[in-house]
Amino acid sequence: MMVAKEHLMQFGIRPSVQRVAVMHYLLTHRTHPTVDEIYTALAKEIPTLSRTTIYNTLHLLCEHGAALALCIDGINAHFDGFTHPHAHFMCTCCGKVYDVDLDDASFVKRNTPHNASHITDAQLYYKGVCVDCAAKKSN
Amino acid sequence: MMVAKEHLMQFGIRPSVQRVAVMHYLLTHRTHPTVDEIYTALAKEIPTLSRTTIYNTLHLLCEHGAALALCIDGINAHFDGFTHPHAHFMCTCCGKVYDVDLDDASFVKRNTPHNASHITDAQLYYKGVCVDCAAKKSN
DNA sequence: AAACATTTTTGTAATCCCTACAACTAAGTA
DNA sequence: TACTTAGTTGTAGGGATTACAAAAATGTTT
Repeated sequence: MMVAKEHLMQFGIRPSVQRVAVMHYLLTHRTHPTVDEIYTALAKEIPTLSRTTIYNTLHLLCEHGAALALCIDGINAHFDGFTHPHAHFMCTCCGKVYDVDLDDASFVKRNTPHNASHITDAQLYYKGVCVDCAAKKSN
Repeated sequence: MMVAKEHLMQFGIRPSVQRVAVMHYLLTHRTHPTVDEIYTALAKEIPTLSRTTIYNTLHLLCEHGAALALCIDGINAHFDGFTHPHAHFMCTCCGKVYDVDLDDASFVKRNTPHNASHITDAQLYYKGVCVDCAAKKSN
């Protein structure tokens, strides 16, 4: 929890109990959780917790660069506490979102659109079927 | 319209009046329209048109590879009738979606996730402010 | 052509994610 | 303590999308 608190302060975010809990969850669960998954998990620790707080907090984290919002499917947003350059792969079968390392991190920056005044976000998304789901299907 | 019909048939899609109209709209409007934009435009030609048909048709086009669904924001899907490899840039100010050419089209394929059995889609999205909006703001 | 089967379209109802907003609570300041 | 600001909570509402069943159109067989 200490790490999460310091993490927030480094990004200029005042560490309330709820914010620390959300940040801590993101740092200890690299599963790219949805709002609901975070809410369900944290509601056990903080019984008075509201879904709106999760939404508010995640917006705040994204604004300050402490988290990343992934719009990989049109269903619901996924969030990532790790903001170093990397891509994501979503299995359309089980819904899991995996990290994808890039062999050339400069590629995304290099191809920045010419008609952009400034870029706030760049994301590379893959969709398909993961090996786990493919194995289950062939059984 | 002839082009759109043949285009559909090449992808194994039976060319109904509505499907041809949607495909034709995508091929003649490179604006990455939303369902609502397509519906509003085509309802003038086809007064009995239903929004559901637009949804159904776009799903069908995407399944057969005749169109691309862009989930660049969480608000609503945008569609692209041009399926050659390219990225997209959305201006968070005016909402327009622009095409972005890539200097190395092999990059995306090369970085395909290791734990993927097979990939059905790969998209690179940029978000920011376009030069038009930046110019308006500075006035 | 007629009868039948299949495909496609249509419209309504319902679902679900997310946001708006106002009241409540907690924290910081003088 | 009194006051001000910041943060949280819950409900209500908006808006994109889907489910579903009826209607219409198309294709097929006799």
